[in-house]
Amino acid sequence: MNRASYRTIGRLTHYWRALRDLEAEGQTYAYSHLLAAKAQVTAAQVRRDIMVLGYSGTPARGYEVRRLVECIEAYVFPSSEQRAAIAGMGNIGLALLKFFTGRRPNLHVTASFEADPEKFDRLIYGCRCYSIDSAGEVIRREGISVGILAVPDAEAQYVADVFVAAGIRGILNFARTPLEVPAGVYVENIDLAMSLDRVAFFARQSLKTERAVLPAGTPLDKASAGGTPSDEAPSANKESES
Amino acid sequence: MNRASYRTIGRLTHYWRALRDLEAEGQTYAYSHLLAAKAQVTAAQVRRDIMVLGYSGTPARGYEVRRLVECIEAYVFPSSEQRAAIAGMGNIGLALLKFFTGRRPNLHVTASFEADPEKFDRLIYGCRCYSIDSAGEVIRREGISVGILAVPDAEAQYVADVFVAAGIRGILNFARTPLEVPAGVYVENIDLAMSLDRVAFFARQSLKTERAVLPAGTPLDKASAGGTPSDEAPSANKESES
DNA sequence: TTCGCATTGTGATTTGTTTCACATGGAATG
DNA sequence: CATTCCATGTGAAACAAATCACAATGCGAA
Ligand SMILES: NC(=O)c1ccc[n+]([C@@H]2O[C@H](COP(=O)([O-])OP(=O)(O)OC[C@H]3O[C@@H](n4cnc5c(N)ncnc54)[C@H](O)[C@@H]3O)[C@@H](O)[C@H]2O)c1
Ligand SMILES: NC(=O)c1ccc[n+]([C@@H]2O[C@H](COP(=O)([O-])OP(=O)(O)OC[C@H]3O[C@@H](n4cnc5c(N)ncnc54)[C@H](O)[C@@H]3O)[C@@H](O)[C@H]2O)c1
Repeated sequence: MNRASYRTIGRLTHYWRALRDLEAEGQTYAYSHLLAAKAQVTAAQVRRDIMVLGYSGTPARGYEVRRLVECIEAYVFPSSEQRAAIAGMGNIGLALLKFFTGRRPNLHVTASFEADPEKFDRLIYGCRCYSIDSAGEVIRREGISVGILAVPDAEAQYVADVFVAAGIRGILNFARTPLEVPAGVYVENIDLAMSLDRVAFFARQSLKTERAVLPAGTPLDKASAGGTPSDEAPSANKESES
Repeated sequence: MNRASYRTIGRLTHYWRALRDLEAEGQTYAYSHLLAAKAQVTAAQVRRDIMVLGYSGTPARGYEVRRLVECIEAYVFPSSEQRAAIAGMGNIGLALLKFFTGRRPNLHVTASFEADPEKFDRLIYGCRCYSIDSAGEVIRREGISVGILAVPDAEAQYVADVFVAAGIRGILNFARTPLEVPAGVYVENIDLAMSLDRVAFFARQSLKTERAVLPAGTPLDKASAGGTPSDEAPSANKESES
């Protein structure tokens, strides 16, 4: 039972969602196959990931849905109130706040920070907006451990420094600035411009190889394995190889 | 000069951004070291990535900034107009449309699709909003090859099917539904809820190990390598090992 | 009760990616 | 002109992650 990797943590949340659905349907047991299909990975991958939980299913029955849900929750979700803050109430900042509000039982966005005085002291989706200048104080007072960065690129490092100095240990960064943070602070970068570039790139490639390989407008056959769960190599799968 | 991997494409866009900055500063040459520092990767990684471009720098001078910029553009960016569409003009859909508009020379969001009749036929950020029912027709007519999915989870597969049937070959998917698409269609999933869970997880872990390892409120030292460029293992780096 | 079978858990293997390490070579210096 | 320095390009090694393959297991049918 060794430590879970970055990717395993991500997949566990996918299994969790699938299991919740199964539970809602009244299923009490599930095989690795089924979870694999729902999360678009292999069955072996599912079993490996579940190993880190220390929970075992039984052959012939598979995994007990309720128990597995509980194990994943105990492993990846906070067991007691954990707080987050968002800096930058612009386009994505607002969308994220709205989206994340009330989504996880023990994970709450309890503060937002702005540089624009227009927005100070207002309640946005039930969450108080403070001046970025008081961020250190608020973060410490409320015990916030997670920070979401939705400020302009040029401000990102500055706000990250404020966050880290105040005790934040995990940052979800939407700015396209690679952040410098002390060892031990976890940063996950989400670079949407890059993602779009990449999708456009592989879309072009797909068009190119299609034209090169197929005689005419051959219809694409529905071979489920085509997609590319974020974080993997593109489906360079040869198409309809018949 | 073998094919570029998913991750190489992503990093190339980072080098590109760094190079543009250098160019703006008047630099005409750059070493792999420098690019590595700016993109938070190793110098060897930079050289490896650049290999796929077929461009060579010179020892003692490094890479010619202008030429390298051009090579990256020629390799990863569209050489002629490429079009994209967004489905779902809700929270993120709107933020994305605004953000992506006019950002890349040859990549344009030229249409958006909605199910809500309130939004039909309006111009949003200069982009026409159509009924999802006419998506097939519009996509074919305009030659759109990239689709962005910002619709509710339950609608994602349906819209993806419409997209694919109309000829879209790359999808940026914000819904948390794993999509089934034919082989050859590239899908990049962005699961923000998962990312937040993960950041929260590693933030908790960081707090835990800190408490376990450090005697008291030892200050974190600014060791630049601490962060975690998305897509990698968390900085399980031992902290201040003195 | 026994057998057959489908499924789990995991060692071994493969696959893919990053890093190392060094031969190569251009530029500057004396 | 020779020598020194440093950075590049790349084969080889190291590493990480996913997959394979199979022994172990327990259920249900006979
Ligand atoms: N909107 C998108 O879809 C999108 C997509 C990809 C990346 N991004 C990135 O996200 C970041 C924000 O994007 P946006 O579109 O929401 O921008 P935006 O301009 O709409 O919002 C930025 C907000 O941050 C506030 N702000 C500025 N400096 C601040 C500071 N020091 N402290 C606190 N708040 C501060 C501004 O007042 C503004 O409200 C940018 O780095 C951008 O590159 C946005
Ligand atoms: N908002 C966020 O920050 C955020 C974060 C993570 C994930 N997501 C995901 O993104 C998706 C959309 O989120 P949102 O917050 O923008 O939701 P939203 O409800 O604000 O927007 C969805 C939009 O899609 C439209 N729509 C519904 N069915 C459609 C169809 N068949 N064709 C075209 N348009 C249709 C709706 O009219 C609505 O305008 C969801 O899957 C959500 O899980 C959103």
